[in-house]
This record gives sequence, C-alpha cells and structure tokens, in this order.
Amino acid sequence: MAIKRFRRSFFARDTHVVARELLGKVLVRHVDKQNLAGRIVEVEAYVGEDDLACHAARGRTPRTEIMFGEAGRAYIYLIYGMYHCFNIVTEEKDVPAAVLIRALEPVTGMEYMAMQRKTEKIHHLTSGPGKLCQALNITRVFNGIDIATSKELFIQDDGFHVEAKDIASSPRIGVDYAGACALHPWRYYVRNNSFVSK
DNA sequence: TATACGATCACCT
DNA sequence: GGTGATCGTATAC
Repeated sequence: MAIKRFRRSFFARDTHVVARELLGKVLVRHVDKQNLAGRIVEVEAYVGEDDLACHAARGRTPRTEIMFGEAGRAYIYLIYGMYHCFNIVTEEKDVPAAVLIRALEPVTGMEYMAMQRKTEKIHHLTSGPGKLCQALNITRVFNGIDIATSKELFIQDDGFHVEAKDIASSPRIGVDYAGACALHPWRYYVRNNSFVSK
C-alpha cells in the first residue's frame, strides 16, 4: 500500500472514530532539516461543550476558538507553565472537539529527539503528551497550523494496521476535576505497547 | 489588577 | 508514594 497523507475529510468525523483510527498512524515532523516520525500509540477524545474535561466546556474563549473551527487544525496549548500538548481538531465546524496525541513509538529521527529531550533512553522520548511535543519541537507557535496541508507537521498512513482487538480504552488521564465526565473511557491506546504513557 | 490552577514531568523518599 | 517547577488562561474583584 502506498503511503497516504490524511486530508481534512479524515478529521471531520466523529471524534472517537478519528481517535481510534489514528492509532498506528504516523505523525511526521519536518524541522531543522530533520525528518522526524513516530507511530501514534495513545490518544484521548475531548468532545463538545457538555464534556466537562474539554477546554471548550465553558464555551468560546480566545483559547478554545480553534476547537470550534475546521477539522484538521492543530490545537496546541501550554500546560503547567512548562509543557505543551498537541491536539488535532475534529468534527464539523462549530462542534468543539479534538483528539489529544498522548504517546508515540519513535520511528525516525531518534537522535534529534534525544537531543531535544536531553536523554538517550528511547522509552523516555515520546511516551507522554508533554514529552512528544518536546521531542518533535512542537510549541504553541504551531497553534492553528493546518495538519491537512502543512509541510512541517502532518499525519500519514504507511499501511500499518492496528486490529480492533489490540485497541484498549480507559478513563482519561488528569481530568479528575470533570465529575462524571472523568469516568468516560475516552482514552484509547495500543494494548501491550511499551511506549504508552504510565 | 489579582488570584487560582491546570489534558505534565522529573526527581525524591 | 509525594512534590516542586512555571506561566497562560479564566475568572473574580
């Protein structure tokens, strides 16, 4: 199967479907003349204004506006004053939703990632949402970038397939404040993959 | 203008 | 198991 890049129509669908289908796909990053890539092994779905864990739960604000926009855009924000989180906007316009990319299995450019992360340990490079942004040099400068057309940051399908039986789910991480929404099993990950976050 | 806190991580015990 | 780092954002005043 030929390598295929994902366009906007892939992202403009039900967030949970997009989240599950992103598992096994490759996140590609071109930076500093380097070609970096990692296979997506863990994601989380954040869906709508009724989802109390979603940043858009309190409606449109300057920060959340991007999630109300067209699918395929990057939603990147600074968390805890020091780390970035990378999401891809999903669903139709005016439906605030996104998939948080939580962990990658490094594929290409591990040397650069190790330099960014200041560690040689491969399992410490991209096994968490803050870690993978640091490894791939993704910062909020890229907030709003179009994943469907960007040459610097995009998703491709290299033919690798994750079977349904190998997809596990659990409650999302770090959203205990979200009441009943914190219990939704909207975290999806590749079963038994050692790069899934702890 | 002031305040509280978070979709995390590394390091400590 | 616990905690400090560090700052943009939302909210209250």
